[in-house]
Amino acid sequence: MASSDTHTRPYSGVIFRLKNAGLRPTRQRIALANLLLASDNRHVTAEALHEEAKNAGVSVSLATVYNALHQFTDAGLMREVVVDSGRSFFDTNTSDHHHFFHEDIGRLEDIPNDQVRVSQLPNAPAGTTVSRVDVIVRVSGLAN
Amino acid sequence: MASSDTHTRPYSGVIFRLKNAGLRPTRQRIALANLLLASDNRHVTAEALHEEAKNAGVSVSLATVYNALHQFTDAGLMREVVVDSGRSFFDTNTSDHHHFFHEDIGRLEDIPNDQVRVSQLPNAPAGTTVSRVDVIVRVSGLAN
DNA sequence: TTTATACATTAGAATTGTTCCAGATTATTG
DNA sequence: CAATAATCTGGAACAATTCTAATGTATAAA
Repeated sequence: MASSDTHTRPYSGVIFRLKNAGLRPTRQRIALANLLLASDNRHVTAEALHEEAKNAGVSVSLATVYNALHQFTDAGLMREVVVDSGRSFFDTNTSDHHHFFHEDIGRLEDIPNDQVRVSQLPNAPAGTTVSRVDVIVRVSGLAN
Repeated sequence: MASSDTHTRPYSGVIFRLKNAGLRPTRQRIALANLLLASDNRHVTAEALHEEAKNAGVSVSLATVYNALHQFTDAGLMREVVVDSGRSFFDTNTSDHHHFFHEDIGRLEDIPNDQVRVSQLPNAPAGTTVSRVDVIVRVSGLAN
């Protein structure tokens, strides 16, 4: 998959997805989308993605990384997960699923869809509707 | 000051709890504990508690509020809940339970214990143990 | 194509929530 | 009370994020 498409129509999928989301396919957005949206399994912070882009030889400002992450999220291409005060993770998996959070290394990991079952939920408080249910399983290394 | 209780034994329960937790019952800790630990249903941010103390006529620095919240949490008198990037909530309910988070007003609310059932959980990743499972039901007002 | 324009990007400043610090204060113990 | 160890304090420092105003770029229209 990944590698065989890459030379034929390297950016076309991403360009299409961006346009489709109403986002101009700029150099920066294309590069970031290529880093991110190839996998549906990535969990990045803005700082980390900025670093990654730099290492990949792509010059993007941090502000643009933030903008892009929010735009991708608003467009439904990613979602934001908050587990740790003081920073946000952005997850390329937009399907219904939950997370492990490794407290000691600050890493987020998907829990396979069928491995969590929430069999009872409360009614939403009067006047509200549920926008999402997050289950976060916090784990830490044995050797602590 | 806080008028009529002040001479009977207004603070004794709190003083006992603080001592018990290995914390000196200072004026500041006693005041904060009285604001917080009377109810097992409070969800405060440091800033909000600081404000509340000020309004109650108690002079405490913000740094002390942070210190106290962390000390109370470490001592098991409260727990910290992260739902919103950029700030932490501290919850006076230390029993096993979950939360509603009202996204539009930034308020946290306990979900009664028996109203959430997580009937299946994954195994913790190799080399780790589960330290906590958080279920956060994010809700927002209908009128948005 | 060129051009006009609306949209994007940028670097750095500003903001926010939190932690750190060094000096002043206070609870405790003898 | 005095000694001491813990605590408190205001402000500086910090990290993550957002804002801003100047500059650059994709796009649609001519």
